[in-house]
Amino acid sequence: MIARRTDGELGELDFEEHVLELVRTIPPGRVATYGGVAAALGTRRARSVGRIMAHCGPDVPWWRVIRAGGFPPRGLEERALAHYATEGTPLASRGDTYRVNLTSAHHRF
DNA sequence: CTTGTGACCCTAA
DNA sequence: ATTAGGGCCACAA
Repeated sequence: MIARRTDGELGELDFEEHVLELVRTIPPGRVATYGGVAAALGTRRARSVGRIMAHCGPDVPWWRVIRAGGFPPRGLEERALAHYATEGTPLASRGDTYRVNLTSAHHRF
């Protein structure tokens, strides 16, 4: 059971727990968006999800959480790409950049 | 206390 | 395609 505040909102620690739990349910080869994870938890806290991904442990598949347009997190394009390659995540390459094909790879919670 | 900063999102020009 | 402006909010300075 996860504790809640008296005001009904999730405490920061619980929010983080939920985010990590949710992200771990995303199957290989599929992705979710920061906003999508936030929305699945009933909030618009996309930034908070990003912040949590930035500090999460090695047991969390952070590369399966991407930006709304299908782009991987800024600055981690190469590292994410390695994972997409091994997982067979559908990509659309455009010269020096690429994006995940959300139409086919987007995971709905 | 106030500001600036993010692995962000949305809509409207 | 790009910019602008608002939302969102923990955290560091």
